[in-house]
Amino acid sequence: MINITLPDGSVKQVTKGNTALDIARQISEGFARNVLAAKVNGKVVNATQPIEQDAELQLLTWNDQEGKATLWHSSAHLMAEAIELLYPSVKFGIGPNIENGFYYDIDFGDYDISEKDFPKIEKKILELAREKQQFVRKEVSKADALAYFKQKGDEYKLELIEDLEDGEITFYESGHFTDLCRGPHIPNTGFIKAVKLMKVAGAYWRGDESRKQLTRIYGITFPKNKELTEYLELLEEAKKRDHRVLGKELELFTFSQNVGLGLPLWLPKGAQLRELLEQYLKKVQKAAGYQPVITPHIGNVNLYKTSGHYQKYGEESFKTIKTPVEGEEFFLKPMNCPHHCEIYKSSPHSYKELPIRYAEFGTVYRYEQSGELHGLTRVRGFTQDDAHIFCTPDQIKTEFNSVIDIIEKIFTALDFNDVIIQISLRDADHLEKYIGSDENWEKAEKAITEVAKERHLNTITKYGEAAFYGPKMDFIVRDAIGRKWQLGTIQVDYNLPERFDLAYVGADNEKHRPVMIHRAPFGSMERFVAVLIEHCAGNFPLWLTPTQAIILPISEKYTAYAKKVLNLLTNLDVRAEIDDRNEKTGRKIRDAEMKKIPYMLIVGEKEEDSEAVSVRKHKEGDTGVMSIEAFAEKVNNEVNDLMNIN
RNA sequence: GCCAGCAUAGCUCAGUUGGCCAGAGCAGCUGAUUUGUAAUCAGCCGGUCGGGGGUUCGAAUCCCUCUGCUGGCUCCA
Repeated sequence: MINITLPDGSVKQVTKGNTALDIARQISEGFARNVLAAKVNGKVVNATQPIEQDAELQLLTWNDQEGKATLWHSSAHLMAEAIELLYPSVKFGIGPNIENGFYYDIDFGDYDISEKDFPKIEKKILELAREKQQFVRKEVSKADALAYFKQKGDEYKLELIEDLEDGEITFYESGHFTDLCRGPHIPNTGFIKAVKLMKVAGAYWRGDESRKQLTRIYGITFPKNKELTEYLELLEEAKKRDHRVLGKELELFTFSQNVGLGLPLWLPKGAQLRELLEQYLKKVQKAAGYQPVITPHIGNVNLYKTSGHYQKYGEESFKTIKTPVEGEEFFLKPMNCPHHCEIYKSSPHSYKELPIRYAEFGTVYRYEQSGELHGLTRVRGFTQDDAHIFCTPDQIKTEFNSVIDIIEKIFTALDFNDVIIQISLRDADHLEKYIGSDENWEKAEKAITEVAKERHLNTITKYGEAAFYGPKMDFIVRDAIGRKWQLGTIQVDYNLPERFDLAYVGADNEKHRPVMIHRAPFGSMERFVAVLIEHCAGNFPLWLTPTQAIILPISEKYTAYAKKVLNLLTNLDVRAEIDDRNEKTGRKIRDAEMKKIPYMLIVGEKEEDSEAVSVRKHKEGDTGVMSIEAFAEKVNNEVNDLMNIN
């Protein structure tokens, strides 16, 4: 007998060699039917694997993320089996589970697979699922593994096996399909009850642009049909939040082929919203000791040769601008930092002045690959809420902390609570990608990790994600359909001060090198507004919404009074407009509701007589009559409450 | 840049196996109505069916090509 400790702390005595599934059956038959995998001593394994000694055991079902992951991983195998039966000449790359479902990278040879093939494949998958095929684990030697895929003619698997150690290679066999796989898997394919193939996409083999492109098929499966329906409904809902859809509906921004790809045009309402965000940040920054600076959109190409940006990105950027002077070239600025370095250099600095914080809403231009452009989140011309802090090495931590304060303040004010904080460090295997001395890199990386630790930030660390000049801390937020976008960023940089030969005179009367911190709490105004739109589904907080109130006169008889109300509200700092169309009140209300305007002010005979407005709140309805001044005060109080979050 | 799909009026979409002057709703304009908490009625305007080339007696529909958009891949200072 062995002792099995369950998550609730209870200990169960079972016969040695029992599987997790056996133990589940002892708890209840019904429960056992939902067990997809098991976690033994913290490691996810097959539920069918015998347990040979005392262990902690967690039975994983669809309610556990790891249970879902196991089902989806097995689903990738099942899809591969279905595809191999339908298209026998295919070769397989890799087929992992992902956040929502799974994919398999497949070489279809000459066959052009498209979404038209999906129904056929889905049908086959369900057919095979109903066979309740067992997933059988097999340990194989490297030689046997290579021999198997050699006779099968699958060069991708061969390449994967080459990188593996003999003795650690396992195959999984289910039905007619055998795959190189570490596992674990669900007990049998019968758990898969609903399947939806989502999309086909090209994907380079091993993520390498220079290698062959395979066809990636994304899919998702569920243990119940109802769950699939719910998932698809969720996706439909998310689509309505898409900032490209709302941006059009709410008249915030547009694009024009005549202007160019990835070059957004801000409409009056969008510009209004963006200006309010900028004003808010300017206020916060002023209080934090930032000084505004302004620099031009272009700079001499030599400036970017000094900074290193030209060598790194010049070839894949907008080409330089030539002038009538032979040999003179200008570069559209891709970054504001070189300009700010020159501002720093315009006068000598004492340690007493530091830190110096230059802030600028600087518009930059980057030639992003055409396939990468996406609404406002990935564009070719955008405005960074940029600032560069020049400080002594001793001041890094304090400054870094005060930047995090600003970012947290903004994210709180806008109710962004699902934020991933990522620390991006160098990739130790490719140090040639980075500029600057090892010593400086280590200092900078240490500063960031220490601050994160001291503040108890919930961070993830990614190696190889650093900028080429320094490590960074990024604040990442999800959009409506779960895609992740980097918003705020803080980067420590020892390199530009070196390249620009920046200096300050220390207390010892010697010259010292300052450290630079690049930081942008919003990241880019374009991307931030995009994510904001999706975050609040177009229902902007009162302090940001372009139109706070719309005045709806009952009939044309009351237009004069409506105008009077508008004047008063405007003078009292309320952003209002009038709907004086010759329409019925119900209609005007409906339109205002759809435009997501927070307050509707209905005015007719009653209101005109008493110098009042009837207040209807968006999504809530009639809230009663109040005087114009009282309404303005209410709005202003609400705005101040929202903006003064500490 | 690569793979796949899509492109019909300002917007959302119909348009059968190629076949009468290409349709609807919304928006816009004009008129009637003078409206009280989510759509008043009527009329009008609006499209070289993304651009170019081809097949055909005949193309929105089939083929080629370019451009743009969408979803991925790669990239993201």
